[in-house]
This record gives sequence, C-alpha cells and structure tokens, in this order.
Amino acid sequence: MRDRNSGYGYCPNDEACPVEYTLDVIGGKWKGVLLYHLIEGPKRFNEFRRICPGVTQRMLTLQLRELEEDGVVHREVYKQVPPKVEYSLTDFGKTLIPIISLMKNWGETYKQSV
Amino acid sequence: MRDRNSGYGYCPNDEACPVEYTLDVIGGKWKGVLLYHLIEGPKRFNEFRRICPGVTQRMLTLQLRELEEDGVVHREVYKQVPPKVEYSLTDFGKTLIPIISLMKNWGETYKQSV
DNA sequence: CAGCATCCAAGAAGATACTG
DNA sequence: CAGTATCTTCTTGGATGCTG
Repeated sequence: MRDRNSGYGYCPNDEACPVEYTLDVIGGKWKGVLLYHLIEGPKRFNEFRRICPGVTQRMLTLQLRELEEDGVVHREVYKQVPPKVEYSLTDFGKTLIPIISLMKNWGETYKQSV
Repeated sequence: MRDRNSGYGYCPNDEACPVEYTLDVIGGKWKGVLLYHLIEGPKRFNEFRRICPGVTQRMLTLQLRELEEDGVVHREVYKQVPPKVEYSLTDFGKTLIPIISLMKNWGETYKQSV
C-alpha cells in the first residue's frame, strides 16, 4: 500500500492504475473513516479515539501521518500546554469528498444486504 | 480487511462504518483494478494476468474469490478442454460502477500532482 | 494531550513447484 | 488454461511503557 514506486511500475496499463492510485490514498485500514469524519470539520487526536474505539494509538498516528504525507490532511499544532493538535482536510483532501460520500451512501444502502 | 465481524464490532458509530464497509469490499490490493476492468466486460483469468503483470497468480485467485464471496463478481466455469473461466460483474457488483468511475477520474486527475 | 519507542505476534503476500 | 499447495519472507498491527 505504501510502495508507490514499485507498486505502480508493475502495471503498464494507464487506464487501470488511476483506480489503484486512489485506493492507495484512501484505502488504508482506517483512512476512510478518518476522512469521513474530517468532512464534518477538524478533529483532534483523542476525538478520533473516541469516535473509533477500535483504532489503536499507534495506528491512528500512522494513518494520519500517511494522509498528511499525501497532502490530504493538514496537521495544525497549537503551541500550548496541554498540547493541542488539530487535523483537517486540505484543499486537495476536499477533492476526495465526492468519493467518500459515494462510498458512504453505497455502504449504507448495501451493508445489510450481504 | 477480511475480519468483518471483529472489525466492525469496534466502531459503534453508525455514520462512519458505511465507508469502511465499502472499502472492505473494494479496498483489497487489486480489487479496484479488477473491478475497473470488469466494467468493460467479462474477463478470463489469464487476461487479468496480462493486463496487470504485477499481480501474482495466487493474489489474483484470492482477490477474485473474495469478490465472488461478496457477491460482486460472478465466476462462470465452462466445462470444456482446455478449461475456460469467465469473471463478470453481478448486478450487485454493477452498483459499484459509479464509485470505481469516480476513483478512476480522481486518480487520473491527481496522479501526477503528488 | 498527543504522541514516540520497542518488542512481538499475526497475517498478507511472494516464490516456486505441481495438477486436472 | 486456470488454478492449488507449500514454504518463506515481509509487512501490519497490537501491547506496553515512557515523554514534552
């Protein structure tokens, strides 16, 4: 999922790779949920932990860092005590909103049918 | 990605889970590409291997099996020699087309920008 | 509060060889 | 052609303890 270089060298087909590229950005184990919650507005670290009790501290950190690296999420550190860090969607990240919304709708519609 | 039972018990938030559920169906390493190619029409096993040289035989089998289990893909075995197996989207699978298309468009648009 | 470091277990994925 | 089986490697992820 992270081997952007090796992973996409394999597939010479220009029509196929965009889908895989998109999944590389949003397909992490928790990225979908995190992004979905960020649509509503900025969130703090422990806010995520409350919303999704299943995600560990470590995973939350890692997933947020990857989203940050991909330029999808902005990490704002407020220099104060106690520390406060806020995560929000970048403008680039906002371009993903239609996809996340569609996925949300699809999930809502078909979750019970499987 | 496969632990549908344990994975979703964790998250009590009904608004978040649909996204994760959708990703569980289409978020596998190769599922996006496979589904994308199936939009064009039915494909055979080795056809996929030609289109995506990066996917191993084993992975291709596993991913197709999971898509089949999820009712997204239909596997038609023609009883003949040499054997012929055709994979196609089910009606249920076709409901995913809008999502895949959006992901394709997004990937095409932003692939270079990262 | 928002993490990082370390260690360890479990699972995903690759390589290779073989089959109806 | 379309797989299966097995073995090994690599990556993910969880648990725990510590910090500015």
